[in-house]
Amino acid sequence: MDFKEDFFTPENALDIYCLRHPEEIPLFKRLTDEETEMLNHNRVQLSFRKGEIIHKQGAFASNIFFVISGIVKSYMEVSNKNLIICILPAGSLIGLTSISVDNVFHYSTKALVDTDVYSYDINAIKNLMRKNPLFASELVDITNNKMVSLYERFFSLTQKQLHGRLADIFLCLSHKIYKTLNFELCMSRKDLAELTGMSTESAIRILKDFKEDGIIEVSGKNLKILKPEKLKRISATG
Amino acid sequence: MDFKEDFFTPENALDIYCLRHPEEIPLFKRLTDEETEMLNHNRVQLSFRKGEIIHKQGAFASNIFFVISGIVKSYMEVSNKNLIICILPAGSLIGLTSISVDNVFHYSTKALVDTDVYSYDINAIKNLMRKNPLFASELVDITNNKMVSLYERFFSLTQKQLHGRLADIFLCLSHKIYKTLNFELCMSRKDLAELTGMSTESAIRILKDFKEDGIIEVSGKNLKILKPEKLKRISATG
DNA sequence: CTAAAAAGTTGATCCGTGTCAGTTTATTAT
DNA sequence: ATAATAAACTGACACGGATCAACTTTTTAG
Repeated sequence: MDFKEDFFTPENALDIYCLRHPEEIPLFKRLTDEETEMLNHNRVQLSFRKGEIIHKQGAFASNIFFVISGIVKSYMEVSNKNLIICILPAGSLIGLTSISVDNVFHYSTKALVDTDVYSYDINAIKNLMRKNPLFASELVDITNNKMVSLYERFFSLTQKQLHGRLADIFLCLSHKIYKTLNFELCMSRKDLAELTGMSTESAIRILKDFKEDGIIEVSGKNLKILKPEKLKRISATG
Repeated sequence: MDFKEDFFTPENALDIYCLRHPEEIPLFKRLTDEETEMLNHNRVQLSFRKGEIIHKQGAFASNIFFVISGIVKSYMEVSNKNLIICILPAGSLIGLTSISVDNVFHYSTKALVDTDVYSYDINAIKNLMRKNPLFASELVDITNNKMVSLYERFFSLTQKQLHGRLADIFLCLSHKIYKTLNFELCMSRKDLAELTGMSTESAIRILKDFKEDGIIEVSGKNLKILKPEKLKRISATG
């Protein structure tokens, strides 16, 4: 992961309460006016409070969600062990894998902050995919990009030690979710642990290590990355 | 992972030297005769000996490969640490993620046995994707299926202990690659380790544990799963 | 406002795994 | 065939992290 330094400016800071419209993302731009109208007739808007579950793993997947505002986490739950698959900010789609495969959700999704979503009929999406090749191509692109990100996390979680993994997550949150070095963590220490495949206690201890080394500043949920280069070094050395 | 018992019959055994034709897989069935012809004009057949590299991570991805016969491994290599992403038998496509993203290969691929492939011009594939929605939809399906498999391995590698991980791999190889309980491993112990995110020594030790518990029978590369139910139990309990 | 529950924190302990070093067996090449 | 090289194996040891058990702080609910 290589980040451009100039990316970390307060001006770019993402307000998690900002609104995203489907028309902003390339996928929906590929639709004709007629198709857009059809799709909008097959959607409803839903609001979730922080902590509420948007959909459960194993449930019949009759909908695809678009995050209008807020942040959510997708996670797998198997016999009281949780693994967070990804953190999705406003503008993201949830449940795309269910378009193919067996029509069930392969993970649960929960709101990390108050979140608004559009819920689309999955069949409407499927029909568009089978008719509009540019729409389908965008779906391929979205999925492929997620795949590559997953490969990177896969490597991080299986090949790096705890410090490296947590460094990766802070860099990723800073870069891709908040777009600033100074942000309020939208998740608990337990979430941080489930995101990096470690115990909650370990996550807390490493957070403390980073703090004592002057790499970050933490108080409660507020987090400030003081030395991003050092975090990157830790990420690189594992 | 749940397997049908009747799947494990010698009659189903996959001959790794069997031939697969692009026309057999749903993706290429979606093409018109004209499109098929166009695509076939943009492919060449290549042969790789066991151990030879088909493409390197980081290289410019100008081709997508189709495995006609043989077995290959895709793996990430970062600072002398390797992680095998997947094992691909005949009938598989290699390099699909490079259609999107940055046009480079995100992993290397090497032949585990003598392998024949078709090499397609990536732009020919891209053009078809942007014109034929059914072709693009199949690409979405292929990628989504890979994603779900990756989620499962992700969970296995991050949440299970060594015995559970190796059990998963043996079940998977037996079920998805060889389609029999009695097969000749096409990979080294080191590969087995890189597939499960453990050290080679650990892989060897657990192989020995399984052997001593009468779960499998091993001599060299020959492997026979004697108690698949027990392997499944180990997989489930982690 | 207060009780209850959840989240956060810390230290002590223990076990799973990686590492290292050495030996044996199997492959490969000349 | 035989040497060279890689793969497979084994045991000893060390240490990274999980687990457990306490305790504190924050959040939630009545």
